[in-house]
Amino acid sequence: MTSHSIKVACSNCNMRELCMPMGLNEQDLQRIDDMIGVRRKVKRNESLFRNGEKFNSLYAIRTGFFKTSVATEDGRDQVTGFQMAGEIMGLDGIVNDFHSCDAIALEDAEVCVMPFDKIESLSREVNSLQHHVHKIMSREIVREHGVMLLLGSMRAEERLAAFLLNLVQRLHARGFSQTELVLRMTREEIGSYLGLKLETVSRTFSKFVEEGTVEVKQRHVRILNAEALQQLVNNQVVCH
Amino acid sequence: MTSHSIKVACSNCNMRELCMPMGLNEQDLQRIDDMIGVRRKVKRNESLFRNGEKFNSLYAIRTGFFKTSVATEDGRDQVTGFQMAGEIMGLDGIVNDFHSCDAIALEDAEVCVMPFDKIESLSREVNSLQHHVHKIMSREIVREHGVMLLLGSMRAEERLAAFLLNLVQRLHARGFSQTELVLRMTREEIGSYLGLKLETVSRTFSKFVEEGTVEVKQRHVRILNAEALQQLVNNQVVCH
DNA sequence: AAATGAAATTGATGCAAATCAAACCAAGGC
DNA sequence: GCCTTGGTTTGATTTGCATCAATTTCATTT
Repeated sequence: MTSHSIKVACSNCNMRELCMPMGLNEQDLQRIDDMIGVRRKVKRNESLFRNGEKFNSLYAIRTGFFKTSVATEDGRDQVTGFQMAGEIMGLDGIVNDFHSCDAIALEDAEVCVMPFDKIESLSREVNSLQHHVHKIMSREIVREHGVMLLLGSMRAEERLAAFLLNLVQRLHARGFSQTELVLRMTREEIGSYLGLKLETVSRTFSKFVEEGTVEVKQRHVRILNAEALQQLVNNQVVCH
Repeated sequence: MTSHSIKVACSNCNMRELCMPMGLNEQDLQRIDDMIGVRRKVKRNESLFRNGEKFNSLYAIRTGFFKTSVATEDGRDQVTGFQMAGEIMGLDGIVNDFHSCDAIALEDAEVCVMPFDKIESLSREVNSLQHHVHKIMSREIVREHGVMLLLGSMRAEERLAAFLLNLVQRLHARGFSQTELVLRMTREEIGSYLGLKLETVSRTFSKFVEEGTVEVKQRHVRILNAEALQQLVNNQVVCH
């Protein structure tokens, strides 16, 4: 074990508490290191995979930020999610052996490539990995339920508030500030995710600023009153 | 093997081509019979499981029709899907060991109860079952992508058209008519699923009737021009 | 057959977000 | 320095759907 052998290894990845090896013990962790094929770098605006491409692997984000989106034949598209370090992408490809959405890097990124056949064979032997994979997929299903609730029954303000709170909460879990964040996506991409037009997103930001709920300077956002955002999401009247 | 032993058995279930045993060979099929714990009957308007209840099992629908829905603290709720014979419910419960949505029978129903720990242990031994479980979860993720696209970027007419085509296609796969269907849910439930108010759903039905696209008599719907519905979904101009 | 109630339809009006349009801003490139 | 470009903000107007409200239809019960 020489120093140059710092190869791909979950054991010394700083995302190990949030990513694939979450909750695995020492020896199981060794084994999933073997599962990681290679790392792959993806430049900003380039795709990790695209709709229609053959499915082979799941991807764990090491660094960087992604969006996933689906499209109709007639060119409309819908951002289905934003993914950050430690999160898993590619689950959509399992059903039909082809990806059914695009995954685009919103900033230079690096992912761990995990060939799915290896995941399956290994999770037959490592119970905790098997259950973890199931949990990851279930979590994605539950997350999407939340998005459906948002898209189906919330007003613009509520949607944006929910979006900001969700982002900042996930960033906080990764050691970032609870109140400050830099948006990696454009107003248009936020709008697509939230079922709004970019102008509406911009106006809603401005409204939050007027009310003193947040500070916005381009893509830099500082949350001044998380409470107020939370009350918006819960549809409660804010008294001031 | 006496005649009275026609117990719970996938081998002689007429949903076996669409349900859990799909694609399994003879001997593997025997094994998943053991996995099915019991059957359970659920009366119309009663719940199979509810938000907050302990998660133990997945459920395969034998007969009947369900809706699943999520709710916010403030009482708004969103129908996340309608499920029919051969489809699997309960995947939401895996992440947190508690269900995060309600599953309500829209007509008297019967489900096969599949304890999840048994599914996991068996799918460690039966590769095809393991992969099938993964596909079922992935399919649900992809389905929800479609709903997000619908909720995020389609107009009322397009949503209802997509909804009808999806329903009739799934019914057709189960041997029912391609053109005729009986809605098991109210206008309000359709509206909740599609992010519309019940009045809008009703008006949109009426519009389709005016245009001669469908025939509607309460919950009985006959599709007269599936092509037109498809063109609506694809946002193409219909020439007549 | 009449009475009741849940669900569905239809009409009139209001409003939140989309659309159209213009101006503005920051970051690079020449 | 100026110009270009992609992204953002703001204003004026339109529109699709929600809301409010009144009937109508159908299924059940009495």
